[in-house]
Amino acid sequence: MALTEQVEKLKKYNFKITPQRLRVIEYINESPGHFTAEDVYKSVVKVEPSITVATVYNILRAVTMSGILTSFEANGTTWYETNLEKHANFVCLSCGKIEDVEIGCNDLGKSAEAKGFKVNNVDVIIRGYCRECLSKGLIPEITN
Amino acid sequence: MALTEQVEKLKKYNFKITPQRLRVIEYINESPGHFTAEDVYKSVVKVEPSITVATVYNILRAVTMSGILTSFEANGTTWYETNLEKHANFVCLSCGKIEDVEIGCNDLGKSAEAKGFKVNNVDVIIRGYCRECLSKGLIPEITN
DNA sequence: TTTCATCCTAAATTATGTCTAATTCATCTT
DNA sequence: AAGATGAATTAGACATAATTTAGGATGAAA
Ligand SMILES: [Mn+2]
Ligand SMILES: [Mn+2]
Ligand SMILES: [Zn+2]
Ligand SMILES: [Zn+2]
Repeated sequence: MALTEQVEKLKKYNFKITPQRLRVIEYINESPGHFTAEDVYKSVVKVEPSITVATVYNILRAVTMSGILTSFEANGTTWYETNLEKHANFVCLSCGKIEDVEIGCNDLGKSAEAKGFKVNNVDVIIRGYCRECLSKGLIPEITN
Repeated sequence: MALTEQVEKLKKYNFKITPQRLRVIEYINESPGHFTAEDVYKSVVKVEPSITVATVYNILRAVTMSGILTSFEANGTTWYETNLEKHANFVCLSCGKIEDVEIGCNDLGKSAEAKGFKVNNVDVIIRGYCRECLSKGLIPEITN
C-alpha cells in the first residue's frame, strides 16, 4: 500500500495527519513483515526523539482501525503486520521468528457462520521449528 | 478423558499424584470448556484453601506437558481446554465467550511443512459476535 | 485564529507470572 | 511398616512486560 493511500485511509476515519503518524507509517512500510509496538517505538524514537510509547500505542490503534495494519497475538504480545491477505503466521518455538505461510483452504469461518455467529476475522497461528533452527539441530525431542 | 487415564499420563512423565493435582484435574473435568489459570485458582482454592497461584501455574504446566490439556492465547491471556481434537476457538468480541467450532479443512500446516518447517501445533482463533450478542442487537457497526 | 484532536510526561495499572527457602509429603527402598 | 529421598507445596514478596491513564501543552486543519 502506498503512503498516499495510507494517508487517505487515516483521513477517511477523521484521523489527523501528524508527524508522529507519518513516522510510524514510514516504519511499517520499511518493516520486516511482523513487528510489535516496542519495535515501532525503538525505531521511531531515533528519528522523532520526543515520541513516547503511549503515542505509539495510540497511533497503532488508529492505523489498525483505518485498515492499514492488522494484528494478532503470539508469545504473549500483540504483533502487527501490513499483510492484510488471508494467511497463516508461523512462529518458531526456538528463535521466535514469524513468517507468513499460505492457508490451503478457504472458508475457515464457515462453521462459525453456520452456527449463527458473525465472523470478523480468523487468525491462524502455526507453531513449530523453522528450517534454520532445524538445521542447527536444536529441536527438543519429546521423550516419553 | 477419564480420571484414571489422566493419572496414568501424569505418572508416565514421572509427575507425582498430589491432592493439589487431583483437585486441578477435577476442576478441569467439570469445567466449561475453556478456562484460565486464574479461573482454576479461584475455584480450587475453595476446596483446597492452602493452594497458591504458584502451585496452580506449576500444575497447569505439568498437566499440559502430560497431554491432558492444551492451551492457546486469546484476549491477552492463556486459555486452557481439555478438547484435544482439531477445532477452532470462536471468541465473541462482545461478551468474551469462547466456543468450539469445527474446522472444515485438513492440513492447515501443510504449507509450513512444504517450506521445510516442523509443525507442532496449529491454533485457529475466530473472532466475531455470538448469537446471543447478535440477538441483543449490540454489534458495533463499522461506519466508513 | 480558533478548536479540538493529538501529543507529551510520568506514573499507574493489569496481567501473568517467578523466586526463595522452609516445610511437607508421595513414593521408593528396605 | 518404617525410613529415606527428592519432588512438590507454601507464603507472599518480587519481577517484568505490556499497556493505559491523566492532565496540561501543542499543533493540524478549517
Ligand atoms: Mn503475517
Ligand atoms: Mn476449544
Ligand atoms: Zn527458528
Ligand atoms: Zn457474545
